[in-house]
Amino acid sequence: MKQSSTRTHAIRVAIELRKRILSGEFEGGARLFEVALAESMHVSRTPVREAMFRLAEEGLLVRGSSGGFLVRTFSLDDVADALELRGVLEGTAARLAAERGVSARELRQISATLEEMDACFAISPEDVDFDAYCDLNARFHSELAVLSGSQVLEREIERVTRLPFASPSAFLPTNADVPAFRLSLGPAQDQHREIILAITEREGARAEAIAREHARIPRRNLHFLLSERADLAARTPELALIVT
Amino acid sequence: MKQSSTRTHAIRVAIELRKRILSGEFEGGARLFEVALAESMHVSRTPVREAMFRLAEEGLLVRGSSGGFLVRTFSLDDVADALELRGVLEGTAARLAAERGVSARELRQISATLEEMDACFAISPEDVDFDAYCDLNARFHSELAVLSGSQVLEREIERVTRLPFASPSAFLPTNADVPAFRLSLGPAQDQHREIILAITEREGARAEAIAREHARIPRRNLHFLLSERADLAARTPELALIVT
DNA sequence: CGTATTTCTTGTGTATACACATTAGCTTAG
DNA sequence: CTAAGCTAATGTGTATACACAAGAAATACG
Repeated sequence: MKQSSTRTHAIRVAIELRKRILSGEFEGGARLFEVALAESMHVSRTPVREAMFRLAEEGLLVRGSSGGFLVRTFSLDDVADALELRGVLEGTAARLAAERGVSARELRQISATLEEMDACFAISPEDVDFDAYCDLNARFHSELAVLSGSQVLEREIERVTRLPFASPSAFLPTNADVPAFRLSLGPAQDQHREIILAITEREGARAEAIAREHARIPRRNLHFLLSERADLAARTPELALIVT
Repeated sequence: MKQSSTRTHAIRVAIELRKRILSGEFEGGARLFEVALAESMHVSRTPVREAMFRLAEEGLLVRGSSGGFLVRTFSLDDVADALELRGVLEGTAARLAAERGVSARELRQISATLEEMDACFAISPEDVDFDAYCDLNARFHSELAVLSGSQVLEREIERVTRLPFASPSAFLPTNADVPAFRLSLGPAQDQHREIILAITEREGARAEAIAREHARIPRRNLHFLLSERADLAARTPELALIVT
């Protein structure tokens, strides 16, 4: 058995299966059959099984009542709650960072990230490099979690963030064709800066409040998508596994 | 193969292994060998493997760099952070409950739990039924999570709470021989009542603040244990897997 | 015709054998 | 004597066969 590009079959199957689930290939609540998946991926049941355990750990699958795994169903309320949760956790990270203090080196690093983000739409206000911005945005939020100084918190933030619709870059337009979205980037970046400023000044409560509020932006974008641009909503990948 | 008292071998092994880990049988960071465990539990490697996946999901094990699982190490800071995290999450649950409103039935149910808790030390101020109180305390906190109306949040609270040192009843004395601990029960129950009152009055900020503060009690008890009663700390089961 | 029981199918749970990677210990060369 | 490379042992990754349980379909009986 050749092991192309990844260490184990189980990891490769997990990646492939995750992609398939997130693409909405399976109905919410659908049961995943080990044999069928094993055949379609040309491996035995063993690595498929392991992959399913991993995805259950990620929260994409749930255990069925009589064994086996089901695709987890998410409602729109779940999406909103997951974003609320991320806001609360990142708010806590920001507060702890402010209360406990951060090293000059950490501060320099996250500030550098901020400047790189600025560069993404500094060239031309009309033509923003969204892909780069999304990557940097993810990096910023990850670095913020580290600033908390709490590995427990860092771990939980990483967990919540792994759900695609709760990630920091959720409901940002990869295709920049919605002006209303583009406008939200400016205030978002402003909040990023103010969070770091508040942390620097040891203003825990303010840092927490801004980080919480910051996580409301994707919620607003989601709401806009649903109420005004149902056409786009249908093609938004984050919504593929949402059952209304 | 007989399946005594549980559905599958994997579940039984997971339970047994969890017990062993929590008892401190393994060093923190120790690698768990599938073959050895399989032999000691008289099953094959397969269910042992599955059990380890489950415990990794619970956060008791972590994957080693070159495959296999290690016992997760927790520092005292991790304990404090996990308790802080529970406070934040339960605070959010309380706030959401207040903001979104709760049904009369839910309110009656959790109030009934509160009264049952009162009964535990109402008989005699000196002789408290700790076991019953711990059970009811767990029930109260679980019901509070439900009040939030958010399954996502409920799930995460359940997750954090599964770590023994972050559970609602962590660092409560099972043997009631520490007067300082006994004294903390009164204020704790007071906070329980005020949280529910604040939720009833739709005072989200207050409900959140009290729930957060409430989670500082076990932290205080832990600190007391470590600084004043090192003798007891050595025999506290929650601390068995803490590496200083 | 409806219901209950039985059988058969299907899918997971478990054991086991084998392949491979990793590591530790040993040997050999510098 | 040290370092590098080889070899053997150990442990995980994977495939596969079999056992068993749950559910579906079919048949028999009321």
